[in-house]
Amino acid sequence: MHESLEAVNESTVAGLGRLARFFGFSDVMGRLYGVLMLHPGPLSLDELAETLEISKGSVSMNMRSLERWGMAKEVWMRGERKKYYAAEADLWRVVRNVLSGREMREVQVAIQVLNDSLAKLNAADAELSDEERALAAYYLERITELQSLFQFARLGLETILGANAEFDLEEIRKIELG
Amino acid sequence: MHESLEAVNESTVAGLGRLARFFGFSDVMGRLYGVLMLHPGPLSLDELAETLEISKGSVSMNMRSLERWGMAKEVWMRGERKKYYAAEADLWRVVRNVLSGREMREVQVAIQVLNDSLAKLNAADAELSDEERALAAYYLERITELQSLFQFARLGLETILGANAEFDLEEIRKIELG
DNA sequence: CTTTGCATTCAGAACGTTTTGAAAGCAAGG
DNA sequence: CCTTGCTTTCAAAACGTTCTGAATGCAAAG
Repeated sequence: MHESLEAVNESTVAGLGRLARFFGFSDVMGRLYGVLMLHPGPLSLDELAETLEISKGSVSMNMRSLERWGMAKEVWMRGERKKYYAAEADLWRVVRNVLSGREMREVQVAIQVLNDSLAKLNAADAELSDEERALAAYYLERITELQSLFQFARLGLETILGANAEFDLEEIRKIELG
Repeated sequence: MHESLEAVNESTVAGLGRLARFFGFSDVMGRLYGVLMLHPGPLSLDELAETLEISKGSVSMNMRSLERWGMAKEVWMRGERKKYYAAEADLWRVVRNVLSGREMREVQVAIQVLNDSLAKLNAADAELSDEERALAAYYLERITELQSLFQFARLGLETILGANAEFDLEEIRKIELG
């Protein structure tokens, strides 16, 4: 195997590990995805463990996570008793899976909690002393600002995730290069 | 202090801690920001330590981080020897600080690394066997896809961070409610 | 120049997370 | 229904991160 191919493979795998970490996944998940992504045809758990020099146990668990996140798929090889995996090739789908399954959920929860807080403050108004009422007004202001931020985030996520928003990555690349 | 005010304060502070964690900061940073944000007027390190029931050492270090990220500012109180802090009130600025200082950097580095990889593959082409050349072509395809994704991310970040893009959070809130 | 009151630093402790490898589980083939 | 070969699970260990509190640093006041 040519040295440059190995170098490129290694830096890409390492980079995806770093990226995974950055997004709150485990390093290993990213590296596994990287190895699969740069391999034409599926790989068995053993091969993955050997390539990354980690235990089979770790590969098994992390591949499960990758599968749950829709980043890898099991591939049935007839005549083989081993389990084979392939990377989900559609990067755009991978991103959507993560954004809709995690970031979106987080944002929704936050908005809900803030709404509850605002309701609670309004409900308590009658029972408050003057001093407390002033503080309540202050809280209301700040929490409303927070809410606006999350609603902005939701708007952004919805735009990216929206059924209509079928971005064409190839087009973007051309625009940026031009 | 009315029970509802305390409840709202607590859940907001906890929520910001959670959010900080989600974004790769320490839990304590988020909670400190929360306490400051919901307090009219600045707080001393001692007060912060007491409120969150953590050591002064931890407060000192985490407040430094908050300051570096432009999430809190030191406030000089004349006649006082203590250090006082206030939360950066402009949430939009906080978001921009984080996105431009961290996410943007990460994206830039990724694009750079991928570019290097593409260049390396092209440079090696002449030295490759037929089999290696086929693999190189495969790598090229995949890495180009990755690059498109990062370029899309950069486009999004630039839009949000761009000098022109002066979003008005209050407007967004109204749109969402309407 | 000394005292005083705070902030900062940092080594060690506590804590949480990830990895490993051995044992258990499971399914295909004989 | 047993054997075989692979996957999965899980407890213990390794590792990394964060927190604490005592020691140190620093600057203002006397």
